[in-house]
Amino acid sequence: MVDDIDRALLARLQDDATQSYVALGKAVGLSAGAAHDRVRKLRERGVIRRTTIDVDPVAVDRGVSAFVMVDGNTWMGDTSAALAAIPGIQEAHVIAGAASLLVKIRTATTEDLQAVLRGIFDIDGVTGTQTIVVLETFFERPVRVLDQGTQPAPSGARTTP
Amino acid sequence: MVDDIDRALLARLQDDATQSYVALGKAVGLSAGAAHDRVRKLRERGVIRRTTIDVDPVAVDRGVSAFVMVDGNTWMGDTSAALAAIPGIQEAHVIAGAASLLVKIRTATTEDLQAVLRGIFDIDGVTGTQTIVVLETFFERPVRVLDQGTQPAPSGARTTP
DNA sequence: CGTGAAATTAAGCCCCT
DNA sequence: AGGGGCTTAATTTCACG
Repeated sequence: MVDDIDRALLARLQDDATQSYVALGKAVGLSAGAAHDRVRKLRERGVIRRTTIDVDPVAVDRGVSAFVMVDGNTWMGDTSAALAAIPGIQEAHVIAGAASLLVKIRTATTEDLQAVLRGIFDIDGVTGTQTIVVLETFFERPVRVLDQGTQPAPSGARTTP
Repeated sequence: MVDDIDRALLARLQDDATQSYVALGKAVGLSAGAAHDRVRKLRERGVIRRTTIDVDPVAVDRGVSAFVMVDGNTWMGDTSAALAAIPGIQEAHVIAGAASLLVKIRTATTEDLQAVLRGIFDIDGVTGTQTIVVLETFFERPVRVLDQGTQPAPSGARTTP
């Protein structure tokens, strides 16, 4: 379930989802139809959740990033929905350790960041927060689908030229 | 630079980048050609960095997530490249606060997580790490391009039908 | 708006089980 | 024998000048 060819297709599509199925098939040693079939099945199975665009955060006024550790009883009400209702929040995770939640935020300004923090504080069960402001982002990249224990083909799959 | 129509286009494409320019144009009150033009310019300007797919991490053996606070002199050598060379690392940020770096990790198992942590420790200047394991992810979503101080059009922008 | 390319569907073949 | 996956071919839609 998700073999090496699927992984190769996923990696190619992560890099550029606009390329044709002809190019995609050629890259993994398949016909366009077969490549199309595999991609369709990957979508149906939910392996590919959606095809989307990567937007530059700065260009759309989201240049300020921060992480917030949230303390409190977050088992109670629907904390997930409460967090999701705040637009500036990009990610929310339940964590093991000192705090109980870790939240990733993106806003235009530090003032907007303040507003988001107030919003978090107003959620039922939240007793405290600790904010980590991002000064510079080295990189943010998609989930790696190759190099998983198995050796990746070094220079492209060569099957039937 | 990036007006309301552009934002609407970006939002639509974030949700589904496979839709046709006909549908895209109709959604924002533009002809297919005009929509195509705008999207092309957004790509050229780097606002749209790339078109990609969202892959289910569990399906490709990346079910374990963790955040790591890294201590040390990370101004020295090329810390960014050293971190990028470790496949399990998805994000790396320079932060303000107790630690100097915050790193997001995705691996198949906790053993692989251990290996990544060892890799981080081996980087020049790193003196310590503190790991936060994710128990459950509420959500991870793309950067919001709407609702930015300005009121979003409630039912689609209507310009020139 | 037209042209040409690409997505998508259908039919048939081969291989593996 | 059966089924899944690939190829080839035909149709329709869409990208793009």
